[in-house]
Amino acid sequence: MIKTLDIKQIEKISKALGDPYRLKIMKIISESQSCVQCCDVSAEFNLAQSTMSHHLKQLIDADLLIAEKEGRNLKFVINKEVCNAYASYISNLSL
Amino acid sequence: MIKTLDIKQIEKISKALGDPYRLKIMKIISESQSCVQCCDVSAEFNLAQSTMSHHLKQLIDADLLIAEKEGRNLKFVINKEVCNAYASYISNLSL
DNA sequence: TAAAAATATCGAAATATTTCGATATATAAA
DNA sequence: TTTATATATCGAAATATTTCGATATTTTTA
Repeated sequence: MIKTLDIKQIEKISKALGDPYRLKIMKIISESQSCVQCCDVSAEFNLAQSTMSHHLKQLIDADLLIAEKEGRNLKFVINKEVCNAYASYISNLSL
Repeated sequence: MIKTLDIKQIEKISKALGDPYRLKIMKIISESQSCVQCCDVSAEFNLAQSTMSHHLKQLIDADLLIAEKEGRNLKFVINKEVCNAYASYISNLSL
């Protein structure tokens, strides 16, 4: 059963995905086998640490990423349920 | 065979979908049986005509809508191929 | 306990988006 | 051919987002 997202959630997710850095972050995390750490993601970009933190926060707030604090590190995985619910909403637009 | 979108397209589509009016426009058009006219869409919103025109343009530029000029009217349909390609990109993030 | 490392928060500057009213253009109707 | 209708474009104001450096917080290591 696919989770149902309300329109505000859809908007928030779309906004979160509407940025090249955040799309790249999603890609990096989705392509990694296991959890990815915040500092590993940051290393891929030429952005201030505070900027990265801000981008990651938006993806987390949109529920696209699940973050888990592990000591002083932060680890991420893709929120599959939400990604699929969002994808499902979009493809239902074309029924 | 599902169309493949590049990352710039994905970004543009996400941006286009990251607005409550534009999401509602997509919904209205997707729920109508046939083509929808620009002025019919506009009538649903309390926005200036130029603003509606701007929102519609973004959806068209992102290839989410296909517009066809019919006399002085403009008619829309959902671009199913692009919607599905976008949805497919998103769900592939969670493989 | 002090220093280092990872992340978050704050405030400000730069940039982008949204919205409007005014006006332009193109087509249809009188 | 004049007038009305539908849509597009322009320029400006209001608002939101992005980015940074500085600093705070939390946890680990020396």
